[in-house]
Amino acid sequence: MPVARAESDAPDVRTRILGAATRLFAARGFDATSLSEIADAVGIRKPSLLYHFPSKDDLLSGVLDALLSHWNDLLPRLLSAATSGYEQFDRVTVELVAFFVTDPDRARLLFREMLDRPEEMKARLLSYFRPWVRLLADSIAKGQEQGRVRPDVDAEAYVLHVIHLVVGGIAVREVMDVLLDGDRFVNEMLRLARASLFLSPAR
Amino acid sequence: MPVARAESDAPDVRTRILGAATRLFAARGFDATSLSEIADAVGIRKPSLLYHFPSKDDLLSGVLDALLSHWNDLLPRLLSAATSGYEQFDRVTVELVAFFVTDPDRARLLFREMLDRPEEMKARLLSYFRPWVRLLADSIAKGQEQGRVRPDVDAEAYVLHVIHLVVGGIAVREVMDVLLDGDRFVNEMLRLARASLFLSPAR
DNA sequence: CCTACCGATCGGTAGG
DNA sequence: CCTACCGATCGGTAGG
Repeated sequence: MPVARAESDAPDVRTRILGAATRLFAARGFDATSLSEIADAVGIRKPSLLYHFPSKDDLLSGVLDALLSHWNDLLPRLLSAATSGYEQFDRVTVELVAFFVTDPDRARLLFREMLDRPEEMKARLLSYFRPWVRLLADSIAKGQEQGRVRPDVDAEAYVLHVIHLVVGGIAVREVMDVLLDGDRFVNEMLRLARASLFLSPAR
Repeated sequence: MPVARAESDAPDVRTRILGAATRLFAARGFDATSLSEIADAVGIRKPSLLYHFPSKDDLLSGVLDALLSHWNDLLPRLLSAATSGYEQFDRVTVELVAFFVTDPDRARLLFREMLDRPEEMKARLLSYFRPWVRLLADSIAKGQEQGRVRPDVDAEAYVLHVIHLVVGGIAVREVMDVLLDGDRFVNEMLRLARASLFLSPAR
């Protein structure tokens, strides 16, 4: 007996619009992308798109909400799963890299938003990301007390740099990779984050 | 007796156009900036602007050429001035930071180009920057032989990361600084570059 | 979800 | 360096 279902089930039109918009906004930028292009990618007409998202700005909000809500789910699970203090941070870094390597469009879109709408991103950073930055900075400070993290690390500034290292790095990876083969760029990114955080094991 | 002068002397119109275009392209992006806005900023009309730069694309080329030719002058002098091997690289990093901190618009513009026209930037990286990246990577390798640079550094990948760390970092500095006071972001940027390159002094 | 259409703005040209 | 103007394309609406 088939389960009852109201109206939608397959890859929802609204979801397909968000996907196409994410891809095109990331590649060309918000202003350089027309609603017709997005509609074409989905296989509908522009006025149909505007039925689902009343304006281009509403569409951008939808795209950004989808991106950030993913982190809203992932981050708390990550932080509670990691038990020890300073290792917490390394796990988050690895997961951050994995998240954006899987879908570089997200990195490019986030970076574009920082450039295009700095005031909105500042507000988001203050209200949404600040608690997480504080939490991660605290776990780094704990590592410093235990003598396993370099004492000269500015914990909060370091966290912001790692976010930039990963988001910005993945955003421009394709360009940088013309001079490098394989995963050298991503591997060096992780080495850089770790080497500048932890004290050398011996020497 | 006043010196003879042909036609221009004061802040040249062409130069003022390039300045206004740099500022606006950096802040809003190429597509989101209209020729009228640039002309207004200079105090002339759009067709007059198009007399100096026949098309919007020509204007962008002019802006990028001016930016890169500045480096064309600065970099060789820097490299020949620095005598010792691995310290060369640290000097270039400090100078790179100074260059972009003075004028963050250049950083934002360069980063936007990497996002908007990746193929063109790849070509530029291959033909123009590759020799410098090689040279810097060699001086890092020399430091590794002398035992003063960490042996696990991937020299070429590291150089590209430092370029990104500085260019991208300065580009988003304004946003990141809402959570930090003073020069903490820039200071931590330099610490990160150094700590991930050099071996710890003692321990 | 569509066709048909709107005013505004874009990059660029004519002509002086 | 200007006024006047061009065709194309934009985001968005009317109406079904």
